[in-house]
Amino acid sequence: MLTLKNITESKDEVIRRLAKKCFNGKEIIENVISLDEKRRNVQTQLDAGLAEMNKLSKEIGDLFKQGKQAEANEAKVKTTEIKEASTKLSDELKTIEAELNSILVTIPNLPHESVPEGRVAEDNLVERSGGAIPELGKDAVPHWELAKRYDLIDFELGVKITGAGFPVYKGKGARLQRALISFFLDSAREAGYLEIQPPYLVNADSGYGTGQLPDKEGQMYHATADDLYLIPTAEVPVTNIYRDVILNESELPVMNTAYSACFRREAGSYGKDVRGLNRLHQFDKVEIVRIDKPEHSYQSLTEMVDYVQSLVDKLELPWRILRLCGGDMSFTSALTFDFEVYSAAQQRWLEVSSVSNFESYQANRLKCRYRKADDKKIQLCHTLNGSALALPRIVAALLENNQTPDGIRIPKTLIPYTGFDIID
RNA sequence: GGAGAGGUGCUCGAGUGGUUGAAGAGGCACGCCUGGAAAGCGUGUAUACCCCUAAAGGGUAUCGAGAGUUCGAAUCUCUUCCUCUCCGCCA
Repeated sequence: MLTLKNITESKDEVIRRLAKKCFNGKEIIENVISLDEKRRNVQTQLDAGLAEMNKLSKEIGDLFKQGKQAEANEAKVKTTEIKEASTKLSDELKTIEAELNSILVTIPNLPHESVPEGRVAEDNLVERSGGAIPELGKDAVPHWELAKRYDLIDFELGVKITGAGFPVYKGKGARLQRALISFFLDSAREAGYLEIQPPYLVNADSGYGTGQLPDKEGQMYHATADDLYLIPTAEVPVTNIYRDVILNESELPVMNTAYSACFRREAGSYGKDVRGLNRLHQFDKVEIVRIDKPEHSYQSLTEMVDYVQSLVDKLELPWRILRLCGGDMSFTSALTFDFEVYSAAQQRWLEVSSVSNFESYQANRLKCRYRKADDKKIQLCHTLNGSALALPRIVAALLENNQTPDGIRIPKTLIPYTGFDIID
């Protein structure tokens, strides 16, 4: 969430920038500011009362020690009044703070100045693109048919075992998954990221830390018996490593990578969007996460985007990078680049990665801070993450784009990992 | 799941009602000492919020979390979470 300091110190700018995210913040920001004034006022009064109490308590203690019982008892009477007032003020403070917090979590992050105006996906800017879109013959088929033809992925079997959106990968289909995961992790490590194997279940605190809770609770599978949540992305456990942590400036940027299975309930979805591998309840993804200092975070974002680009290039997939417009960005992001690869048989672009800088929005909730080297002051870190990459749609594009009469060709980079060069 | 022990600052560790934000030790930082280093000596070493702010300064809260008793709680009571040990189960 946004910091109170940011809101109160640059109210007009905050309102202006929120507008780009199609968020009318005028009224809500005014409300925050007046609540904050009230909060400070109440705390000042409360603190004064408590200070008086502490003073009196010490005096009473001294009086008892000196055996002056009568005077001590007299002083006790005075405390009752102060105590009552303090209790009232304290309750008031808690109410105000809770209200303030509940409002703050409804305000989205401010978009970066470079975010284009726009409301919907069509308003996103194509930043750049690469790779050649293959010319497939008339008999080209979508990946779900290829998966069946070569017995790579069994969607119906997944339905039997679990339900829709939980495919079973078999044979070369399973080996391709494993190859991609290894390739992505090895590449990330070579690029300087520390490999992490996180838990797949997280507690509620972690859910709040990265912002899945409370508003997006429905997106996550909830293991109610133990009150744990299945992770929708490795971002959640990996970023939460740094919850309530004060890093040294010299440790930044932190660069972590993790593979995990990801679980998403994805309530509203329909039609061709959900065919085959396009949208699943369980899928595999390698994530990259960075924690950085503010003045370097956009450099980090650029490096992350370039890194993801190197992956799709190595996989020989046609790709494009979108700079998301204000209206299409996620709630928490300040700047997001989406990667799409072209799925030649479906004749559509598929999102395979989303690389974002959250600036201090997520860090504020996480309380992830760092100590500056020069003046030792503590301030919020910036957090960033990106998929590098999500497997299902990469697999869809690989299968479709590389289909030939003889079988499905495996890109050169992947062959050492798969152990085969063609699926036939 | 059953039984027991325990959660204190960067770490270890003392502390069973009153100048304890917290002894002591270690670590770390800076300074002195040294030709250099070690040892030694000295100083410092939490976070959040509020007031005041140019700076300095002052206040409040925090000893897993929450509630209670009390003029006063790290210390007493209750609730809760977590960790460890033994048993059971088990990849």
